[in-house]
Amino acid sequence: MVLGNKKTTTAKLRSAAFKRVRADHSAELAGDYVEMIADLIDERGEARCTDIAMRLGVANATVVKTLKRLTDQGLVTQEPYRAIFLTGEGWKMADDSRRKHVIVENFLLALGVCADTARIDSEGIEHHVSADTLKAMARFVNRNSKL
Amino acid sequence: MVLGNKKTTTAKLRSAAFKRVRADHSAELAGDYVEMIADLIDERGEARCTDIAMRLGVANATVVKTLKRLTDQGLVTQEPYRAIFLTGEGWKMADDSRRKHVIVENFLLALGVCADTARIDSEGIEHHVSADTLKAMARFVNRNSKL
DNA sequence: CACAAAGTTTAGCATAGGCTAACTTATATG
DNA sequence: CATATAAGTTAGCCTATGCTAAACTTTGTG
Repeated sequence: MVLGNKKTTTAKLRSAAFKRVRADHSAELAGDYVEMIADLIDERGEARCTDIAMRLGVANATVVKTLKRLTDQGLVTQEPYRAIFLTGEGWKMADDSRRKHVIVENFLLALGVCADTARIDSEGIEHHVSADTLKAMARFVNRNSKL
Repeated sequence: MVLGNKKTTTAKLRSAAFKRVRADHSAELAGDYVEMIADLIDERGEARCTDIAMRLGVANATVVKTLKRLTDQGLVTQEPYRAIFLTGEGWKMADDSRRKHVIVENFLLALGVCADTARIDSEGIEHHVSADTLKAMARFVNRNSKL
């Protein structure tokens, strides 16, 4: 069954990419939330439900439900009718996310994409960029945008 | 309410990015499926459920269910217990998807990312790349990889 | 040609992530 | 300080995407 095994191996390699994409998607929302909460805290001292809902463009109830999941995951803390805070874990993820976001966005700008597009595309791309690719992007930014 | 309006406008601009990401996600699966079906037809003359399931790394039943949706959307045709085909619309989407995929993957390679990573990351990134960014990537590939 | 293996479909379940409508709590102002 | 408005919550609904287990077709082989 040599050919059979080869086929299986190829299939596994192939499917790995899709598995990664699906995993990225589950992590994605959490990343967006904590990043946004961190931004709101930095900008105005606290993060409220309504602000998150507005910025994400979803209904308030959706935010409430998602925050419950994030609380269960240990990323966020909150008390009823009060503002939202990040746990240590949450801050770590938020900082990671922001760092990545900045690199991707600057990279797109350095590549010659216009500011609006860079902002929009980076939002989608940032969650699918591996450490290697991120490094390559950072390298490119350093070489190409400081002249 | 000048300030109020400004705030609203900013929020709308901001939320637009997230709305695009959510829209991309719904389109994403369809793109992956038709692209894969097209590849299978080209490679071996027909696309079977099982092959799709293997390559995507999901269960057979999941593929069946998704194909039903794609059939409803007019991208795919199939008869019970038979191979799967693409409609004209389906081919169009598949070709678009493949074109995009190739550009993104070659772009990552040109950027200096290793082959495995390029293959994996391109799978996630391709669905979040706007026409503008794609153009910039193609430009970069043309300048940097043919020497 | 009968039957086993391989492939396909159905049924039923779970979770994530959206929504609206109705309700509760907090707050700001007359 | 009473109450209207703003903010947060709950309940209940929907769709998309996954899964497993069981049933059904097709096909290749003895």
